Amino acid sequence: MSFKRSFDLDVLEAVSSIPYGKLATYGQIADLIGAYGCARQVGWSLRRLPLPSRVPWYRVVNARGMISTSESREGTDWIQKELLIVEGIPVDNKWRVPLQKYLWREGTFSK
DNA sequence: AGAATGACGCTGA
DNA sequence: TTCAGCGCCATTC
Repeated sequence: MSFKRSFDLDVLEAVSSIPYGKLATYGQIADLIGAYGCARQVGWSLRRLPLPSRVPWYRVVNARGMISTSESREGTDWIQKELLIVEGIPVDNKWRVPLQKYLWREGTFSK
């Protein structure tokens, strides 16, 4: 099974670490699991993620602070938008979110 | 093994 | 600030 891949597990673990009401980018997650430059692979792991999931995958957006819409998602992008709004994060009509305002700071101390 | 794909990122125009 | 192009790297055919 694909889930046996440690990479997927690391991604899910990192994503699960995102606090409520915060956002993270694919590149940030990749870097967090020690796979800098593998932002696309993070997207793959989330893409194959089954919907009834306890993982807050919807808190992950691209570096542009925009929800990555795609044909392959069959509307999951819309679900992501709804979930973000529920957490208090406004989503623009162009699928953009105030990333710099809600960006998750791993260190938290604004370093 | 080689080529194509993709829920990305960064630089330049 | 928005748009287009090139680079990364694991997965899939």
